Amino acid sequence: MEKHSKNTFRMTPQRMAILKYLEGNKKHPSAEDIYKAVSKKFPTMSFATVYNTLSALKRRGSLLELTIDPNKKRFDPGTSPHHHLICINCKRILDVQINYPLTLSDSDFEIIGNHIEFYGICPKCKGKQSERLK
Amino acid sequence: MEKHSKNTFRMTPQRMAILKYLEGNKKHPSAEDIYKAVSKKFPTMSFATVYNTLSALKRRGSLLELTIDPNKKRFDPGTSPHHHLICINCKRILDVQINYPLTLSDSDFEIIGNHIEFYGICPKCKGKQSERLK
DNA sequence: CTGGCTGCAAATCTTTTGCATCCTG
DNA sequence: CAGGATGCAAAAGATTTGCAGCCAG
Repeated sequence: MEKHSKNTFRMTPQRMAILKYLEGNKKHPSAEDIYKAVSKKFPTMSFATVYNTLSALKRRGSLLELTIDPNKKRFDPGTSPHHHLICINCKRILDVQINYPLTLSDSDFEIIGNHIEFYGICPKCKGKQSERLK
Repeated sequence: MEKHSKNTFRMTPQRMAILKYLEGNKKHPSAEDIYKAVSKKFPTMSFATVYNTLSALKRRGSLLELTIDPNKKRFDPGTSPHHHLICINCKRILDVQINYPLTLSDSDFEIIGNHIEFYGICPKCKGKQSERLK
């Protein structure tokens, strides 16, 4: 099940490009977003490399895998703990840097963390409410 | 993009079996869980029927699609709004019926709702901490 | 040099879709 | 009896994996 035993992170040109794309990126991109963006500089870039790099970054804790989008995973290079605000129409995801003191006492669980998802409609989608199917 | 125009829900033996399986179910089953369980009574049951029924239930608002599990969608027949507590090891999901008054004022978004995910390690997994890879 | 990384393709897994047939309302 | 539902198979997406060759440390 686990494949990588070492925690070494070998730097390559491809990885540098991926890191550069992710640095300060607030768009919560999907693997495909990353692939497309980095492919411009590396036309031979493969998905395997993207996924490989992403899982290495996850393992190092420098990347968060978001399960907010039902259709695909999104990635968040944000380091500090924060929450998210999601537009249910266009799937845009914004960071919420507010700290909420949430407790959950009556539980045998060993609580490690929490994550709040706020759902709503973003300003841009509020206008064109017409196409609100799905 | 939208396929079903009517909101009619036609009852069939298969759907009755699915509804019976979901009623009061606190396991947050995946489509495959449902398929397997209901297949016992309907050996010819197909995934198409499961997904069809699930999306019809979603459309009616009597079912929630959880995006908590990175690997697949989970479904929650719970009606009242609640939050979730997830074991990061075995993926077990428990309901959290506590009400947290969360506000998010400074936003142009039209907030519709929120959902809190608590992460932790469940009692059963706390013992066998050995296999804590991934 | 060595073991991790890359690229490509094939494989997996989940979910969706097309279609002929069936059956609920 | 019309239109939604079923079952089967194929398709579509996203992610993973196998493998030979490459290259960073």
